[in-house]
Amino acid sequence: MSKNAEADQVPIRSPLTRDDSVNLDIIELLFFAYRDFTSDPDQILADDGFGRAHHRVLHFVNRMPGLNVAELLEVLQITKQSLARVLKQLIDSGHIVQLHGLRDRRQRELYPTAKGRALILALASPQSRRIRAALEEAGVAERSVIERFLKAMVNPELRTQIDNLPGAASVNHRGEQEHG
Amino acid sequence: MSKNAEADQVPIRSPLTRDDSVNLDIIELLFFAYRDFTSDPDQILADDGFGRAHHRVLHFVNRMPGLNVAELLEVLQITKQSLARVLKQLIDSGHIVQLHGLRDRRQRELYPTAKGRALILALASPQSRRIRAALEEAGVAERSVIERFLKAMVNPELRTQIDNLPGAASVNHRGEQEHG
DNA sequence: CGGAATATGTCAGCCATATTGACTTATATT
DNA sequence: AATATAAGTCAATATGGCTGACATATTCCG
Repeated sequence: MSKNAEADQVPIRSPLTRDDSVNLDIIELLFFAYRDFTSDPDQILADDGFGRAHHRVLHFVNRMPGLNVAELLEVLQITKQSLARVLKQLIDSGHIVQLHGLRDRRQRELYPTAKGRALILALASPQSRRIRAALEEAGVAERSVIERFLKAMVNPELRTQIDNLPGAASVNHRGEQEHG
Repeated sequence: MSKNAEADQVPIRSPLTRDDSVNLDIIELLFFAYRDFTSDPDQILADDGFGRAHHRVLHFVNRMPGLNVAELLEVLQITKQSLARVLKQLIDSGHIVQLHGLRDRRQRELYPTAKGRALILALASPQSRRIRAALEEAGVAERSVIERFLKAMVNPELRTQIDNLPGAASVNHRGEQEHG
C-alpha cells in the first residue's frame, strides 16, 4: 500500500523553467547562496566542536548582550530543550556567561565573554568578505536594495525582531509602518 | 577539565553593531529571510510525510528531468547514503520514476511524474509569491539585481551548477544586464 | 573473454539538531 | 499562601546528515 499503484507513472521529460508561472531562479539561487554562505564558518566552528546552532546563539548573544533565555528562544524560534545543550556547551567553553537578572532574579541574562566576542568576529569575517565581494561583483551600487529585499522576505510579524536589534538597518518598506 | 578556568569571564555589555568592521545586517537578514522562506513549503510537505530533503530532490529532478543519481548528488552536495532514503520514498510515493540510461544501463535517470510535477509547483507557489511580494515591497525595479547578488554569493567553482540548469537566469556579473 | 572500473543500492552505526511532554527549582506576583 | 513564571532537565522521537563496508549490474579495456 505504500506504493503508488496508479497507471500514470509516466516520466515527464520537460524541464520546469522560470516561465512556468513560478519564480524558480531566485528560489534556486537562495538555496545555493545560503548553502555556500553558511559553509564559511563551519570549519572554524568545528575546531571547537561546535555547529551552526552554536553560531546562531553566539551571534544573537553578541548582537543583544544581556538578553534572557526567553528572548533568545523567541528570536531563534526554537524550543528551550533545543537550546539547552548548545547553550550549556557555550557556557562551559567560556564563550558565554550568565548573570541573574537585576529586576527578576529568575531570568538569566546572557553575555558574550572576550572569547565569545572574538569567536563571533572570526565567524563573521569570511561571511562579511563574501557579501562584500558579491555586492561588488554583482555591481550593486546600493547595499540597501539587498537589505530591503531580504527584510521584505521575512514574515511581517517577525520583522520587529530585526528592528529590535541594536544598530540594525532601519530599512523602510513601502507603505508599511511598524506598530509600537 | 572542560570548563574554562580563565579569569576573564567578564561579560561584554556592548552590542556588536555593523560598525564593528563586519557586515552584520546582511548576515542576519539572510538568516531571517531564509528561515521564513523555507518555512512556506513545510506544511505542504508534512502532508505527505516529507521534509526539506525531499523538497530539494524533487526540485532538481523537476528542473533537470533525466539527470542521474551521480549528477543529483553533485548538485545537492550530499552523499548517496543521505540521498537513498529520501529518493526511495519519493519513488515509492509515485512522485519520481527511474529509467535505465540508454547509453549506460547502470545509470538511473530520474524523472518527475505528473504527481511530482504537481507537488513541486504547489511547493514553489508560496515561495514564488513571497519573492514577488518582497521585490515589490522593497521597490526592486530590476529583479536581476537580486539574481546577480545571490549568484555572486555562490562559490565560483559551483556556479557552473547553476549555469547548467535549463533556462536558468543567464545573469551576467559586473552589472551588464540583459533580460530574457 | 575476463578482470577492473564504474554506477547504484544497501546495511550498520554514529552525530547534530530539532521536536513534544513531563517534571523540578527558584523566584515573583497576587 | 497559592499561583504563575523563568529556567533547567530528563526521556523519547524524528530528520537529515555522515563514514565505512559490501553487493550487484554493467561497461570498459587489455
